[in-house]
Amino acid sequence: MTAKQTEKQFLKSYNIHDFDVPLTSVDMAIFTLKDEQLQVLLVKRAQHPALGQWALPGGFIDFKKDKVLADAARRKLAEKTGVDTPYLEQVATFGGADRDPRGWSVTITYFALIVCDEVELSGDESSDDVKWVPIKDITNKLELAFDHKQVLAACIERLKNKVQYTSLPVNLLPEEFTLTELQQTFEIILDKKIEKKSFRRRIDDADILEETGNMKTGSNRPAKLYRAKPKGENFYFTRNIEGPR
Amino acid sequence: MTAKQTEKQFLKSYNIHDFDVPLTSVDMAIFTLKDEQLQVLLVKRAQHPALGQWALPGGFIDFKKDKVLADAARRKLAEKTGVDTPYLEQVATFGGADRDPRGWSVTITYFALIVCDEVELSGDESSDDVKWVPIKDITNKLELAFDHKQVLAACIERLKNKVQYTSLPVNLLPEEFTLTELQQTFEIILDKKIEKKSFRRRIDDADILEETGNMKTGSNRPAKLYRAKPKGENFYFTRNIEGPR
DNA sequence: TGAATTGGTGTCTTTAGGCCACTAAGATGT
DNA sequence: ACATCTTAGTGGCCTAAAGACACCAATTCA
Repeated sequence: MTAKQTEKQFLKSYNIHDFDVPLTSVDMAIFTLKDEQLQVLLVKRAQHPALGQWALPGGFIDFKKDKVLADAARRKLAEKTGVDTPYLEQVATFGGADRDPRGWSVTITYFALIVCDEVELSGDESSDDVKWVPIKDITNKLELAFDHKQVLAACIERLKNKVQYTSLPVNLLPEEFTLTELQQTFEIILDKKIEKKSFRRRIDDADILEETGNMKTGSNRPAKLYRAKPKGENFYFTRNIEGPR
Repeated sequence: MTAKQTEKQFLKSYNIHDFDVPLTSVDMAIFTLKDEQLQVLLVKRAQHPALGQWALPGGFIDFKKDKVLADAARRKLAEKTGVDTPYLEQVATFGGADRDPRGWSVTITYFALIVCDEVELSGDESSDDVKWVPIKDITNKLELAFDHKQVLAACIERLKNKVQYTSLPVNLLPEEFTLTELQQTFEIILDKKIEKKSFRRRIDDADILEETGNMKTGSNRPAKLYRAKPKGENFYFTRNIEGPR
């Protein structure tokens, strides 16, 4: 019995392959703003199972390269997009006996927000194609591998919810941006109009941006350019954004 | 190469033990209200590793009994407490190379809210002791196995956050309760006083409770007893509870 | 029977967001 | 050159929901 062993003896004789273990992977919804739409990156599976089907990018934990879970997510993100400092957030973990034909499986799901023009898409051995899909096109028609539609739905829901009471959309914009651009980003994600004055007052009171001193010109009156204040962290409002009554 | 196989052939030759797989478990913070305090259930580990140390209850997925992840959490909860209809919510998944001496490991963490007097504590083979600990006593002095202190901290943080904008505390009370009892539950979790009228207005506007018709007597003026309205789901306020200014 | 205690309400203030009209400054067309 | 259009940005009033606090109501207990 275990009670008589020391921990050292126990560990010496321990072999994980003596046990039932679920297949464990990390998948992610990588969001970006492109053509004035919120889009998500999908990859075409280059391997069994679900070969040839579109899926969320993801893969297995690399015991050598990944020290913690988020490392695996960041590694996958960098492999697919070349981006290495995204906003990254764990959304949920899905697991079950039937979601993957290989057996009991678990997927830890993250979402990332990245700036579109920092991306260099790269197919690699594990996927022979990669594409951006507007989330408006994630409908019943579109099929995804495994339970990825449900997984993606959870990511989209989390993003939309959080945009109601945080400053998350800042992470979808380049270093410098105008308040109108920021407002449009909120509007695109929430899929509703926001009143200009209310929006600007809200952002102003939060004190999360600073003027860069530069102006964006070209469209009639020039607009002040802002950047996120260095402290950086995501701001939490105490009240949800409401939109028109 | 995989590309030439059918999926059927691939699955036939697939053996998960040919791969690096992390140790995957489900752990949970089981919260209850006891002696006017928020308390969490800890178990003393009866097996290696970390034998004899206090830890969050948890265990491995049982491929036979568990169809999906939450089943494993519910099963563990029932084993320890006998409670089978808790409020259950997934909090986060922690994974890393160093958190368990057996190797790369992953734990999917849930928290549960249960009513204290529905509990029948039961030690079983995997733990020779079980106890309730007030979360105020979860300090630097207290040691927990693995990274469970961090895990528990995440659960407590999630609970506290969510209580600011939901009706979660209803799940810590028995079927019938007074508004004062509900308010006290909020106050205990948030660790601050709430103004009575504001609180009652908020609950009333949310329209989530109904009078049972019974009264609670014994302490001076009798108080109306309420129950959660049948639709049940957790209510989301659009604004955080604020407490004294 | 009256003070103490706990349940429950009326109503004023404060806060943050909605609404909408207005000014500011550059682009465009004749 | 100058009127008009468009987008940037602000002033100011209104409203919803929460805080503050005084007050009334119903019971226990001395």
